[in-house]
Amino acid sequence: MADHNRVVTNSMDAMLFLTDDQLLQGIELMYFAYKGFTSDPDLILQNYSYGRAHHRAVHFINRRKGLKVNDLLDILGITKQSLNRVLRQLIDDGLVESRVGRLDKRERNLFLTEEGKELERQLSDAQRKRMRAAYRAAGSDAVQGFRLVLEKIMDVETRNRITQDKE
Amino acid sequence: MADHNRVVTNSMDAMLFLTDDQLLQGIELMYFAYKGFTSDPDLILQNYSYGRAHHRAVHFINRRKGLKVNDLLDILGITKQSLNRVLRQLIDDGLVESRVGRLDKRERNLFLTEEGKELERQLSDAQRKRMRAAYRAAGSDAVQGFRLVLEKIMDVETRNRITQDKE
DNA sequence: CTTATAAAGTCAATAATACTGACATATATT
DNA sequence: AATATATGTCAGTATTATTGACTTTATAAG
Repeated sequence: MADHNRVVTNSMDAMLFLTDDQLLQGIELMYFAYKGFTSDPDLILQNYSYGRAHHRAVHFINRRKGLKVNDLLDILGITKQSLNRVLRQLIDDGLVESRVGRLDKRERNLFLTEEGKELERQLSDAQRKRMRAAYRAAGSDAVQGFRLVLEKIMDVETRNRITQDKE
Repeated sequence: MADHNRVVTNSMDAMLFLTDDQLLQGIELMYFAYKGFTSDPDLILQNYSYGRAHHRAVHFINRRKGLKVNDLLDILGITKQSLNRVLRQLIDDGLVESRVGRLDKRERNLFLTEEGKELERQLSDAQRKRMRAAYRAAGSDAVQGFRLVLEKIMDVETRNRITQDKE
């Protein structure tokens, strides 16, 4: 009795999951999952008087050790001025080290100090714990689907930038 | 040569996807996907001088028509004062109607006006379009996994609150 | 060598979203 | 009548972001 609400397609497969309501449910799931996803780090960051911006900086400096300031700006998609405050704090607090580039001395390569690594570890431990539990509960097939859909949701440019780094 | 980096478990299944690196990749995927996920609505909201807070309010008022202010506060997990500014604007701008409760006159039931529905439609059309494309590209098995993992990532209380509403 | 470009950093002003604390109003409950 | 609940509001503050203007240092181009 809700046939008028369904999307008409040639594919039976598509009909199974392309109703507007199921799409809206997926949208809400993203919202609530992302909220849970950030909640554990947020608690830890409070102890340092840091915010999510610091978390993101620390995360990507750890993942791409020695990356340039411009690289980090590209990844985060924020302005130089926005990053500056956060990066300044992290450097002043001794969590991040900014080394003059070897080849091009205008560039600055960013690294975590031991103290920075310790914060990174705390944050990613909490986040990994949640992810691990979710992965375990959902099973490996589900995880594959999870990853695939997330990749497709991203902007194409973002996906290209991320996946090219894996090769 | 990276055996020391693997989690030791009894289950072969678990070993396939519980390495720290794969977990970190999942974390990054969440970050980038969420960014893409919010980018289309963000553009539309600029035309209204609204932000994500307005989007969320409009979304949930549409999804749970007639919900009380307190319900919305619970769902969003923000303070009354934070919501007030956003809700005030939406009501003053004629996108949301606040009706005095029938049974309990202290309560206010929230509804979208025609204008509010129009904004909601614009926002969710954009977001659904992206989700639909991702779902199509990933396939229905992947979508099932996607949804399952997201549910497991959420806080348990959130999951209970959301899933109970479906019954 | 001089000029132009590039990478990084900084200062100032502004905006959106959140917070805490205090308090007001109307309605319900005890 | 006293208390509790639902909503709304005022004031002050914090975080993260923005735009615009400008400086310093270093490399590249003429």
